[in-house]
Amino acid sequence: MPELPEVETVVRGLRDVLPGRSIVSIRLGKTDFIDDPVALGESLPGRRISSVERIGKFIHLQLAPNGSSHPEAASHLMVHLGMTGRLVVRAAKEPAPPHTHVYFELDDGRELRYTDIRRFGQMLVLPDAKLVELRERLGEDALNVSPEEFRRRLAGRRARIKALLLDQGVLRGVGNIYADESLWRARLHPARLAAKLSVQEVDRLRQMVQRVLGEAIRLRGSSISDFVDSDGQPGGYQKWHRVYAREGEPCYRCKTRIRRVIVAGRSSHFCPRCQPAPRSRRAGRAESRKARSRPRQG
DNA sequence: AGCTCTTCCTGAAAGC
DNA sequence: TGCTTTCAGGAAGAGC
Repeated sequence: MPELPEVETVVRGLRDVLPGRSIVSIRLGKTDFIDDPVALGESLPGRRISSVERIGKFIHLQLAPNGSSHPEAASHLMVHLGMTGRLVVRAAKEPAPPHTHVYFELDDGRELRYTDIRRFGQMLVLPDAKLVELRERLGEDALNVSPEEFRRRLAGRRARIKALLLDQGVLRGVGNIYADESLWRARLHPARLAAKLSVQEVDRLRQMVQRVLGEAIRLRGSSISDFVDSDGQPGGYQKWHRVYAREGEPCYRCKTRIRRVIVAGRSSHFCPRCQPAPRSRRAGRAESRKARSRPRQG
């Protein structure tokens, strides 16, 4: 699933080819993931793409002002890849894969194509003011958040650390894979309450989040099911996953079998030895009861 | 405030 | 073998 490193990889690829190009025309397939398909179809043809940026997990295409622009004019195209979204540039004559729902014809004979099997993605066109609103409801970028800001955002929160890592209003860019990978490296159980983490633990977590994200960007993201970059190439970071999708396999540090539990409604992978469970009465009992009733041969 | 459940969607994999 | 059920998950909304 595309998280910060995957989106960053796509953005870097698009940045090589899109700025300066104009959108000639648009063709739409299914549109239920587009907030306003009519506005998209009407406001984009003829516009020039001036820049490509990442905002959390959103891809942001800035459109150069056209002659009659007023403050309400859509000048930003936002794309969220959801679970299975792909944004790829191809020669227009090349056949498109199934589930391709948006075709942006470019002025150089190529097409920017959006393909999304499950259509959990999002596509929206926004005027300046709405872009500001979107930015405001997202937290600090996970890659750049300072130690002080990270501490401040977790301070006093009674939620589980896993839930907060996934909350885009707290920190933007982290999803399920990189949350689990960061927590394993920081040796923190996903169900720990943020308010009960020590300053050292919070700082360590921030370091590990940024280290994991940085390494994943270097390897051009993780390809678990559908992710490819803007050239259609898979990433390589899945080879370095330490817990994600490794239930029952030995921990890379201590050989204990990796476990998977649901925390914050998400499957969470962790090492029960390196990442000790919090000492809360109910959770603690439920954990040990489960462990006893599920013996595994070793 | 924060948790769980539900919804959206499809294809892979498990179950029968 | 082949059909049916289950599961995965980003994000938002409902209800507790």
